[in-house]
Amino acid sequence: MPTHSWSPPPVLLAVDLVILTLRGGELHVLLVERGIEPFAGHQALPGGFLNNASEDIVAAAHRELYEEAGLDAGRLYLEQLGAYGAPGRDPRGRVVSVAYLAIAPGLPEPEPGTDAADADWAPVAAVMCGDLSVAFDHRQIVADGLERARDKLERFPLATAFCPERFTITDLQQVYEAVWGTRLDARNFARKVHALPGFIVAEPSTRRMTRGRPAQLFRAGPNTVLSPPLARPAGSMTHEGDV
Amino acid sequence: MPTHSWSPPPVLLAVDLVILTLRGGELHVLLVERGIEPFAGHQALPGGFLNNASEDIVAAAHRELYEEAGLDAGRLYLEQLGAYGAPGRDPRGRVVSVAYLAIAPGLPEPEPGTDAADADWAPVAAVMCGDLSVAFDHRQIVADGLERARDKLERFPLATAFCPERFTITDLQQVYEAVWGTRLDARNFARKVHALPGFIVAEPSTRRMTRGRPAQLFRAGPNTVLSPPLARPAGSMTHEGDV
DNA sequence: GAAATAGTGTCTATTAGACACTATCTA
DNA sequence: TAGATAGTGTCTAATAGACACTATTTC
Repeated sequence: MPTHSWSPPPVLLAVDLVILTLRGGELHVLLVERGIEPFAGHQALPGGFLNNASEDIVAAAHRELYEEAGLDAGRLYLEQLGAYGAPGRDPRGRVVSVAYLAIAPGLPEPEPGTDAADADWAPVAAVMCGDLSVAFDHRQIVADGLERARDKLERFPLATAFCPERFTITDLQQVYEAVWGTRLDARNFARKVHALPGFIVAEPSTRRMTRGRPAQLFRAGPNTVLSPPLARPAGSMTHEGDV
Repeated sequence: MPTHSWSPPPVLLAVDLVILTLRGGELHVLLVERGIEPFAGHQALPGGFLNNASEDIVAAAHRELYEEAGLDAGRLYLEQLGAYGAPGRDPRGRVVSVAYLAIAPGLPEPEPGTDAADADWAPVAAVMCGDLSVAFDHRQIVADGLERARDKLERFPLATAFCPERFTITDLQQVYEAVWGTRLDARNFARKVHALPGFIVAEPSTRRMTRGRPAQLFRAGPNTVLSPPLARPAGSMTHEGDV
């Protein structure tokens, strides 16, 4: 029972970003090489402390997104994953980090000349299987971000956030295949995607490939929810709940 | 750009609990009457500050659950909803609250003699429509908790957490109807629930009603995921993502 | 015309939703 | 036996998944 003069313990608040993108048909996450202790020289998610006591948390996430990845919050999807604050997670003291999931269209390389000592895309699979180790509890955060992305892909037009402004049906299908780790039938996929009202809208233009028939271009439609959901095949299921 | 001697601003960390239960076929949330400023005398979610700098956040949630609602973490479902930390949300300073969703089986009354000046179940609908006002940003937190519960009900055996250890099919159906705010066909519901492997398992016993045929009792099965999901009718859809 | 990619149509098996009756108990 | 609740079966429409061909481009 707290005494009359008791006051709550202060903590330090940080943000961390799981920035997912698609490169060469494979899902990648942005990692930076830490310049300072702890874990100097190790790979970690981009992020950092709140700048000042009145900075909004999601604003801090946008700031770090820009500072460490050079990404502007234009067509970007950004959503809170949750708070990570286990007592021993940061040797500097009690640090609680609010993690955000960000989805970026396929980008050639992260911007140079930024805060981080080095920033590069890493295959999500390498982080998840442990081939690539990351600082703090960031592996868990990546796992949660991946799971969130997989879930939301079914019911929300999240997949278009992985694509450039104008994209083809095949581009979109590759997003689903990469995130879910499955193969989809192109005919059934196109049928369902076209049937979903407000998911994608056709552009007047087409995209020419080096070979083959040019593809119709689309852009993201106005709807914010996919109904009925695009069910993923019953293989790629996981669970993240705790009882 | 931070200077060399810059140090991050400290914040105060709190937990808040959205404790949902079912009373008389209606979804209720536990509210307490605040004993201290700010918002003294107003209704609010149970919660409070971290006890000390080394207390785990989810442990603090469990502690508050017990202190303010007398609920032990037995068959209880508890899951993090997210962090709420808008700069102006608490007049005492920069307070970041980590919200948790808890699901409790139908209970007669909250335990008396606890920390809160008064604790009582309030209909979720009254909070959501504004008939009952709550302190801080707690209305938003309740909304997010409700939405999370609605979503998870489809794919996870969450509904059993609303029920006592042994329950009937009708009990279970009423959970879905109350949380989704829809009516379901009892025949189709029973068929689907029975077909889902590991969702519910039959007990040898039955429950006698004051009138009518006794009902078969079940308990929660071993499975942690419902496949295929129990789709809710296409009416009760909402969106909580931000782009 | 050969190679590559885009785009579409059909058939079938499964599933979801509407629907009504029988069973078992109490008063 | 009347009232109340539990429990089940069938028909039909919609959906999902398997599957193959035509169309348009470059070289």
